[in-house]
Amino acid sequence: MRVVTWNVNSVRARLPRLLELLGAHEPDLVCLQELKCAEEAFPAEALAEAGYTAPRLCGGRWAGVAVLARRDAEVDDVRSGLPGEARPEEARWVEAVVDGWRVASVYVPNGREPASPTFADKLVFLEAMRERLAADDAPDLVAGDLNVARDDADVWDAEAFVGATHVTGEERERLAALLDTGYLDAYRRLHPDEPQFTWWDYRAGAFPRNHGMRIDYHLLAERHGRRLTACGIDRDFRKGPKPSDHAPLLAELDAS
DNA sequence: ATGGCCATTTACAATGGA
Repeated sequence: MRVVTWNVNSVRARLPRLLELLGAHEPDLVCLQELKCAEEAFPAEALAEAGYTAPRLCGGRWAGVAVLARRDAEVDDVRSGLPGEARPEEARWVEAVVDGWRVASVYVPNGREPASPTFADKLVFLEAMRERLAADDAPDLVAGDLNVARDDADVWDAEAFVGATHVTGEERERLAALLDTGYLDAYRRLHPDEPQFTWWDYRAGAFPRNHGMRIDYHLLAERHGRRLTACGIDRDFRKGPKPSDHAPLLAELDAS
């Protein structure tokens, strides 16, 4: 099984690149974040023509999340929203059972500045995620943009982030607490010493300089850990026409 | 050395992103 997570920064603006990704990688599941469109504007027909159904939660002009599944997959128990989150109208969590696998697509709030109210909402969101991941019916896989760099190795220059969000102890402690409920960080599990990023600012030539951060994750339930055979970032989708500022993160899972 | 972007909105400036 091939699973992708990708913050597309507008599913409509990124539709050509998304269709390119579906054709290039033929994934079984794609967790999307930052749809940035209203429900009526979601490109469901184009995705259906590409062979995918898309349980989703649209939030209007911001956020929005989806789980793309193959048209012939069995999709059950779609749940929108994360119990306990501060602002459910922001559309940051959707999960579904696809062929028996419970998968969640998540877009954690950015937080902007550590002293801001949105930062407090971000911490609440991460705490609510921990509750969800500790539940009896917790997802097999949680994939998305967590907006936290797990370690200093996950940013291009730790000194450049002093005082900034994404690297604070408060955020990292809560990310660690997610993993402690019984999940592994798929990329880091398979590549313990290889710095790689999933996001690069559009500005300042950040991508060619590789000034990035690793903030997108596949969190896989530990009980499935031995199925994980590959995990990598396709940087080609950060290049070319109209790229997202995030690159897709791919994982390969054996059937059993 | 510094700074450089992009997407959205009943748009033409402001907001959010990270």
